[in-house]
Amino acid sequence: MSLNEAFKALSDPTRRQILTLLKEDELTAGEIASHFDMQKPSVSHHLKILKNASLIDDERRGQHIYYSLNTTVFHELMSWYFTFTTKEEK
Amino acid sequence: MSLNEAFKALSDPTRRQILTLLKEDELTAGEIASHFDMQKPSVSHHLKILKNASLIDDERRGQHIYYSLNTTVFHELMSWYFTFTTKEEK
DNA sequence: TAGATATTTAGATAAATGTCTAACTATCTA
DNA sequence: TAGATAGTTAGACATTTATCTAAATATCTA
Repeated sequence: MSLNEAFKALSDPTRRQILTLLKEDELTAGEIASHFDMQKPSVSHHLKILKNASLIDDERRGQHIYYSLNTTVFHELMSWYFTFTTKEEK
Repeated sequence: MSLNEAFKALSDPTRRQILTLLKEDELTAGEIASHFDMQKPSVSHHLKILKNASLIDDERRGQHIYYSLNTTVFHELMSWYFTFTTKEEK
């Protein structure tokens, strides 16, 4: 597993907005789509990219598919950034 | 200034590698280019994108242009990630 | 000031990306 | 089981992106 997919996934504003929505609570694909001025297949495409990057999880319950944050990769990304903000001493 | 440029800049592996190189110390454009199997104009293009995202600074000294990390935006990005890794209580 | 070195800018091109519509799959319910 | 609802997949298309070569700009030095 590489962070490369995560960095690419995070480069799109719509996808970051989806993640922000999921911070509050899990949401169905339709609920997520309703927040955007965009067709459902486009949102579905973004969800797929976020899922491939392991930034979100999905779970079908009946007719709905619920999406939720997977914070594991967020922690890994934090670690990556941390190495840049910490000044090393010689 | 928006983080959007920074997120896009960080989506490319070459650019992240450039940042990693600059973690150690400032480098000239030529020194940076020598680390990649890529023509100089391509590296120059990546440097421009990193600079527009305020992730790096540049400074000419004679014939050379020195590039160095600007950690301000890294801190802002860390803050962004932090809101995802911190579980809020109701 | 001419030539060498360092770097960027300009313009072309192929590949990747985001969006759309149409069609398909899955589930529920009357 | 037929129709409705939720969501994805497929395929087309326009835009963006990463790379290249050639040319331009900036600085140094003999």
